Amino acid sequence: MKSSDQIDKFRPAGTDATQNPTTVSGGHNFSCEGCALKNKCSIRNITSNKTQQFENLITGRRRIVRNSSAFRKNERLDKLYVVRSGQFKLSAEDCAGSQRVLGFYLPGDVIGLNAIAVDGHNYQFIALENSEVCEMSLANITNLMGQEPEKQMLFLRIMSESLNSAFTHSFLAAMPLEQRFAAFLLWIGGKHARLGYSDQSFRLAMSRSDIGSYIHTTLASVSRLVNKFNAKGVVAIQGRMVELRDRNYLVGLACRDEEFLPRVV
Amino acid sequence: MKSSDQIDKFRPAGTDATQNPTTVSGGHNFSCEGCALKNKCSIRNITSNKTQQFENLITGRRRIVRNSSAFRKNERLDKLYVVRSGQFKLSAEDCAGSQRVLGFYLPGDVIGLNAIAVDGHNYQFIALENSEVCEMSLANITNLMGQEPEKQMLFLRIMSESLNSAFTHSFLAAMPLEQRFAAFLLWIGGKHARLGYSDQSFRLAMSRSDIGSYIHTTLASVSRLVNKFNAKGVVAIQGRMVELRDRNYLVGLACRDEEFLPRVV
DNA sequence: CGCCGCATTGAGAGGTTTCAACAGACGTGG
DNA sequence: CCACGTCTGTTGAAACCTCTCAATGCGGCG
Repeated sequence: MKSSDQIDKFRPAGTDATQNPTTVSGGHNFSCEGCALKNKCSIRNITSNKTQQFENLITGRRRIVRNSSAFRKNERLDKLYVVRSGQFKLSAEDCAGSQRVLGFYLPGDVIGLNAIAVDGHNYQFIALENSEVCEMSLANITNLMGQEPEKQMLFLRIMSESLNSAFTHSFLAAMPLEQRFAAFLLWIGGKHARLGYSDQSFRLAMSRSDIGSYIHTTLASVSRLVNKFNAKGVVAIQGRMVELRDRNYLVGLACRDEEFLPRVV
Repeated sequence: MKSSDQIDKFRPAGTDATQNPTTVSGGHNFSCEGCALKNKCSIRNITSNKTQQFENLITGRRRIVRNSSAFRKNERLDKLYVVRSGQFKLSAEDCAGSQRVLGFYLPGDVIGLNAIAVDGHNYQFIALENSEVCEMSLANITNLMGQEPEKQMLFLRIMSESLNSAFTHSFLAAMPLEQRFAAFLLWIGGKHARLGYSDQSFRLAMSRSDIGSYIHTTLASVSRLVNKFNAKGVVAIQGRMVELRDRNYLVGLACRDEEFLPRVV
């Protein structure tokens, strides 16, 4: 039903999707040691330890096909996911029935933290392309935290970082449209850089509509922004392919002195 | 230097500000048992326990005078505060040097969670009136979590709730201005209700300018919104005194079916 | 009394949204 | 293989909303 020829662009380099096809929970070979994301994953410091004891923090892997949701609506969470390949958007339904995008999640990002507390939420993590996640049981995490106190702070930091990300998104909301778009481009570029890819040239996994929703504007306005930035020569965007040509200009626009604007995690 | 005739409106009923003036850390009489907020405080489930052992989770109290900040800028946090009386705004400086309000915190709310993760943030929690906070050391919290595993989830839930609050704020950003203001009024009303006060009639601790910043608009626009809502008769707002006359209308405006809009914590 | 911070109000300018038509890519099915 | 529908993205023009700038009012405090 859904197209699935989408390339797993973010599959950790060195692994082969077709070679190790599914492994949907069951086996215990979910070692983080062999993972190409090892040094880029947000839970790297939690799973890496001398005693192999908690290597099984990752209890399985799941494939999430494009356009489907990682969790069910209103699901009280007993597990978290770490994005292994692909990308996700966090979206929530408003009263009019349309979806609002609250965030994008790339490989190494934890998804599901917000669902720990919620009774009757309507958030959804939707795969923007065919994706894969590593599954962590929340019970395992709390066990680990109990037994290795130094891991507690690591996990709290991850949650706190999520909080800061959300604040940053709120913060962007008050800026003029151009600045929001520039900030978005820089943010996603930064994400790519941290994953070891070029931050100058990359492919967007999300639609114009998703971008518009995320930066609080409309599909049409995003299209016009792309035009404007292309015309200025500061970017070269064709369809979903992005090239950032004048990073300094964008930084100036977004006011991201790295000092003033809350850090975009 | 600062005016201080502001009434401690939110001082827990039954306690007397003048009678027990400062107690700025030192003593150990910070029992939550006697606190009038006991059943309304977000950390109630964490401090309440059979063994008195962790009664000293609260290590002190601090007075924060109006317009001053609870934490220093860029301060890496080794402690958290719970608002005991008064109100705070969370604000961050943008590139132009002006402050953007990201949230308001009332008695029972935890402040400082975002600072756990941050190196070089520029968030500030500023007291909107003379306020008092209970101080918790982060080390004590992690100790507690290590020794009483069931407390772990409680704390994670508090953090997760903060995350959801931030998402909700982002979510509001995409709504039309009137809806954002209606949502703000309902939210602050709900806060009052949960503290045992009327959600129909209350006094705002924040300025028009702060409200404007929070709902991503200007002081002038807030003033016009107040006018419009007053004219419709759905509210009666004079200065900082608020009376919500037609809650259903506001709910309809904000689309808060309590089902669709992410819960406003 | 006068200053200062906060709030109200007005009118014009400007930016965004809306609505709509159109174009291109893609997959399906004939 | 081509036609078609759908999804996505582009573009235009008009309407609307919100901001900006500025003048004015109000109240507390020195």
